[in-house]
Amino acid sequence: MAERYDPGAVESKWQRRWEEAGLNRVDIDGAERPFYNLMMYPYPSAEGLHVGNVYAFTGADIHGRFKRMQGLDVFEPIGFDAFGIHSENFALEKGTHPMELIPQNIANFTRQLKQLGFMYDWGRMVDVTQPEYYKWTQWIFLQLFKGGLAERRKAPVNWCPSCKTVLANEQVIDGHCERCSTLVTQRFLHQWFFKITDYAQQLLDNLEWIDWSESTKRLQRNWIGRSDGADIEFEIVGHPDKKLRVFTTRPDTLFGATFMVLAPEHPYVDEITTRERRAEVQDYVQRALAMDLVERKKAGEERQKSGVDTGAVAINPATGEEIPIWVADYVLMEYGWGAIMAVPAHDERDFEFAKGYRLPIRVVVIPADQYESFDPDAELEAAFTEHTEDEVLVNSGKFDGVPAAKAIKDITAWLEKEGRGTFAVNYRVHDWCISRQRYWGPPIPIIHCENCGVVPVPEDDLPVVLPYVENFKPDESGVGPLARSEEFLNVDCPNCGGVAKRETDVSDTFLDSAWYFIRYPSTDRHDLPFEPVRTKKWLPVDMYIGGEEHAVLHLMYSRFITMALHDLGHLPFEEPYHKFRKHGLIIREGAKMSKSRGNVVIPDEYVERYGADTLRSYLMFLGPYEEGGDFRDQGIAGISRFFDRVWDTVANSELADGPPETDELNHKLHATIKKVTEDLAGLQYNTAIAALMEYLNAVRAGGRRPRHSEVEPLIAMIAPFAPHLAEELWERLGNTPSVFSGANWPQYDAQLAVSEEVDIAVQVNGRFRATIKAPRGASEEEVRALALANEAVQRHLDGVEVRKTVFVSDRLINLLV
RNA sequence: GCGAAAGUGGCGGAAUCGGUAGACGCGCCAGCCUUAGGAGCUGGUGGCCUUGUGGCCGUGGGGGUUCGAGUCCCCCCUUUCGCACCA
Repeated sequence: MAERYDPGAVESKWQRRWEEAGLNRVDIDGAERPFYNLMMYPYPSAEGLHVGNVYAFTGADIHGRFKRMQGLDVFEPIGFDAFGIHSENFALEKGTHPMELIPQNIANFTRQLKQLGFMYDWGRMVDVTQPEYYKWTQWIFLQLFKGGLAERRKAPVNWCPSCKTVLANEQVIDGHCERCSTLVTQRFLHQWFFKITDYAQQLLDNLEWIDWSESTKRLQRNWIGRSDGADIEFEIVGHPDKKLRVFTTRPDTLFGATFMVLAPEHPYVDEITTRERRAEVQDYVQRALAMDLVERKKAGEERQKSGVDTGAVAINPATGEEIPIWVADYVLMEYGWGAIMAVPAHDERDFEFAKGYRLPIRVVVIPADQYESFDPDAELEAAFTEHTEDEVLVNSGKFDGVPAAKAIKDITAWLEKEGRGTFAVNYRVHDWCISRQRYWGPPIPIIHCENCGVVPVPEDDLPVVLPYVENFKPDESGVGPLARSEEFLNVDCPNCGGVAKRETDVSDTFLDSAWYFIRYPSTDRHDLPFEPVRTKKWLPVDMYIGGEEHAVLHLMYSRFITMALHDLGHLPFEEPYHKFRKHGLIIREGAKMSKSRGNVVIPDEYVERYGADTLRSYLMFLGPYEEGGDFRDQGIAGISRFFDRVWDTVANSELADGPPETDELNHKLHATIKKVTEDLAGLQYNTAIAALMEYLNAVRAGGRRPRHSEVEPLIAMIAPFAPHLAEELWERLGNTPSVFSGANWPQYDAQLAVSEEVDIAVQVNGRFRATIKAPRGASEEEVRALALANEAVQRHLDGVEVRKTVFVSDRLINLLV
């Protein structure tokens, strides 16, 4: 009676053995060929592991196991991103304190992760909510503070009315809170900022050489949003002490600047508005400021642009003309200088505004081929924004006829010489607001002293332990729940010993994750955050796999923190990840998975029914790993059957000795090893599995019993996907110990990976008429002779003379008649 | 609006230095086996025409380059993602 594959039995047996043997523990100090295989650690939700997590981790685990089988010392750690609003909100909802809830969730996640057979070194697990971890998160804050990269300032910030805390710009999606989708409002509060803008250029520049998924790099580039242009200074009539500075990317259009616009918050608004206009301007500014940031930003699309004339007048430095200064809310204080020169002829927004308020429009750029026929009085239908070498300037004095692209440089250079302007760069990215008026995070290690002001907590006093606070519910006050703990709040100033209070905000959870991967190799060291020798040995990370949704959050923040720590002398590298690959998203039956749809795949159910190996492999088979796939319930049967056949091949028959039975099988074997090796290196798991299936079909074709030598490499190649099954069969093939304990990845012979005989397509006048077999490398003459001898070909030639042949070696011959 | 990616059988998806489109799998069809089977095995499966042989059509639509185009070029359509009053 044939023995059937019982995944449950096999998997629990091998999980037990791995644990007993310590198979996944890496010798951190002694490893000779270190390979740091990192994946984005999860937030341990109460629902347990999502299939999206399983998908991400499986792809990363396969990569790690593959590298290990190639003889590298692979370090594959895991941890839990258990701080943050997400956890806290859930705890509030459940009415359980996070200090109770989180350990339960972590225990559950750990159970699930172990069940799925990931190769984690559990001895180096990181839980960011443990004081021994966040002590160092606080330490990093202090290093940045000392280095002048952490700054407390009052600024307009995003406030989520539902989470009752501020959010970083990166956490606001389309004006809504990233976590709860509530419309974000604006508040003006004292907050801690990390000066990520100091690194904008480096963050951008290094994208040139780091090996990351292109799409992820593009997201970062867009977010950083560098624009090149000029700062230009305008004189204000009657205010010789003031210059109105603007940033523009189009200095070529300076001659067309017919008015200026200030943001409502601009400091000059009050100072330059004329007496007659004062009431109206104040009224407008008040209304604008009363609006939410979001409302104002949305306005651009939904309503007419509004504004008001200040009555003040500036001088266009190019034309010497007086131009009015307006205030309008379409100009944002947060970008550039909060003021613009308006060139209605060449900017859509300015054009719309000018039309609305009947302000003058002057064309200064036109297509080069219309230069001769240019009519300065013709009415412009829409803003003309092209500015390449094919457009030239008009109405621009000595710059008439200069191509626009060149004029950008020429006019800026001229301004520079005149002392009225300069080349300038602006970035879209803003400083990272890290304060959170919440409970569940590391307290920011700062003390506010009545005498000394802002005082950092001395490093020796770290960690500032997050106290147990019974009522941690956030409120509208803008002050975090930690302020309710008198014991926590009141402290002696470390400087003067006087009366002082602790900072009550906690830090953003993205700070926890900005350095967790640096901690992993040093988790056993409690005297320092990361041990220098180990850090140098294992970092930067060799391969990082994760979701692209973190492109401008975690991935950018961790790059910034790494650069900062590098510049502060703590790290020997400035980029944290050598290689980053995003994985795709998994959908179900063509639709997004969501709780509300009720179509979420629960991993446990599939593990129970088919086994972890089958679930893992099926997930990888759905589609290209970097693009995602569609989980179709019926599809898993294909992998299940495949593994049944693999099992049957090894477990239910004596395998004959000797080399692969035929040359053809031997070729197939080597070709398969080659393909699978290459596919795994490129994360092309779906096609690798297809190749393994094809190979098994070949060795079992017609019901034949394969030989030992035909099967063993297959088992090794299956191992990264289905580690438990592979171990069991590897053992049954007579091997000890674990298939992962040495460089057991099969080698291929490049010569053998190609067969000696090839199929060649024969075309007559470009149409396929036949295929013929020919020896590999056959010459054109040989192939031509074989083709002409073919009956089907002859029928199409029908005695006509072959005029010309096109020959592609080993592939095709095309006979032209 | 701007930027990017992608459109291939009933379905998931293969194949892009231009060279036999549809690998592998799901589903479906036929046969075998079985007391039974949501099991297993064998074979088939893009469409249309054809007794067979074979022929024609076919990778979102239209044009082009080429002996030859899913692949390269131009135009258009659709979908997805990112950004969006960023000056």
